[in-house]
Amino acid sequence: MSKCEQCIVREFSSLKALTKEELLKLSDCKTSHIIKKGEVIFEEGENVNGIFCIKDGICKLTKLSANGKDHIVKLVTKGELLGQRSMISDEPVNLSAVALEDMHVCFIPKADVMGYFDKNNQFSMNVMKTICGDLKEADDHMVNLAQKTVKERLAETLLYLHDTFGKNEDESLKVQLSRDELASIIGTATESCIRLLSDFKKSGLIELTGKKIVLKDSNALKKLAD
Amino acid sequence: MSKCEQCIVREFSSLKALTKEELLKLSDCKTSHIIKKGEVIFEEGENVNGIFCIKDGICKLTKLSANGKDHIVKLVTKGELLGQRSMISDEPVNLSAVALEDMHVCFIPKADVMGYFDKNNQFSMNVMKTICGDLKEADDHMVNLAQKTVKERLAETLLYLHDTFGKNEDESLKVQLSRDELASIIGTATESCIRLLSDFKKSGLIELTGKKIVLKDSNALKKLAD
DNA sequence: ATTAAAACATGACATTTATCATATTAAAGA
DNA sequence: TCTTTAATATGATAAATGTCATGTTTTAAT
Repeated sequence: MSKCEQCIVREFSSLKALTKEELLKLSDCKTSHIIKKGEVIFEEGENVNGIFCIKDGICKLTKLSANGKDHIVKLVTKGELLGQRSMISDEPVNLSAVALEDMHVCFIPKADVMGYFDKNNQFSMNVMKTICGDLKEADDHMVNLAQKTVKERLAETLLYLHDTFGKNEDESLKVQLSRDELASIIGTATESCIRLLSDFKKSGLIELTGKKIVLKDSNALKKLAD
Repeated sequence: MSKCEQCIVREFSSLKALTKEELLKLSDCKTSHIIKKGEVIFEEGENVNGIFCIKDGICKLTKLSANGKDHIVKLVTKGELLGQRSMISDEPVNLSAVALEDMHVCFIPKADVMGYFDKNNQFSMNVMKTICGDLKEADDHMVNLAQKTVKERLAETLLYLHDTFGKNEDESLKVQLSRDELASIIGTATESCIRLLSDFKKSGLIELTGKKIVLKDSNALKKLAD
């Protein structure tokens, strides 16, 4: 079992507040898991009873809408925690988590997390601040969905993916999403998404090579995104 | 100065966790305010440095979008607290709060709230659960905005207003919103909102008398809302 | 390597929604 | 009360977006 006190990603999550002793204890109660691309970490409605710490990889958090289509609420990557909201609310998770690439995650049982939560004030404060950040982000997202056009949302999302997850050596976006997934982030039909990507390509804003997307003119995209 | 320990709405907020002594101390540090309909409680970007406890009335939380239109993110009513997220994040508020009717609110300075927050575990847990609830609600809202039609969202919103804020003796919805405000909850143009309301009226789903809205066929509305 | 399935792409068209113009009504001030 | 302004309403039209059909390309499985 790998040791939490030596784990680099710990530094990027709320867990950074834990003491040496707490980290040692954490190493014993956590379980380590390899998740393959496309596999489900947990599903909407499930009782997770703990949180996941992402050591490596990216996953999407989705919610099934009334019309049967999945909507991608958020992308989460290494260093972040999953399932905090549901743990605190003491409710089933309201979102599903699915790996977008191979992942390495650690599961920490609820009882243990709640122990640190009660005893380590800085830790609970960190968790709370993260959730508050998520809420603010959700508010922003909501307003965008309500007020911006699909084109604006696509431009904004491409920039977001670039700025948040970076690019490969060939300049293409690191997160590789299917057109369908991209559409379900911006909240539109897959065909509309594909069409707009083609338009962006024709206008020289982006370059498309299979699933790979390269941003050629970020400034123009920024203007489009408003 | 009225006494917090005798305030009924306290029972409905996170403050219910406070002890008798804490409530006595609270009475001394809080300030009481009457806010007239249409007045601003705080504005996006402001440093509020405390939280508001709503003793009476309803207000809207809005966010200005890039195109200059306000979007109503949430309605908040008596018994609820305002400004928790910003207090915990230690950031300016990301939403504006405007009274939809005459209100009575109490302001509690940040330093005092944080005092209870640190010492009273149940209180901080309550606040956290509220924020988690808001986040879950925001996720739901997001998916609705992304996937449902304007008609579905209008039907859903009318039902929400009915179920959450109730009705007057004449059966009309208690919260009286302008067409413009209703439109900025569901995320559409004012004209579209007005048109759909007229349609609903013609179909016998609702009754319109000036600003007053009466739900005549909730079941049909539920079907429409999906 | 071949085949089947899934993802991507694009045209044609229908539907939804926004915008602009213009009445009408209601509310607020002088 | 009168007058002015804001809110509501509706038509006409344009623009945005969704849906269906169909073909192509890519991916995955045998």
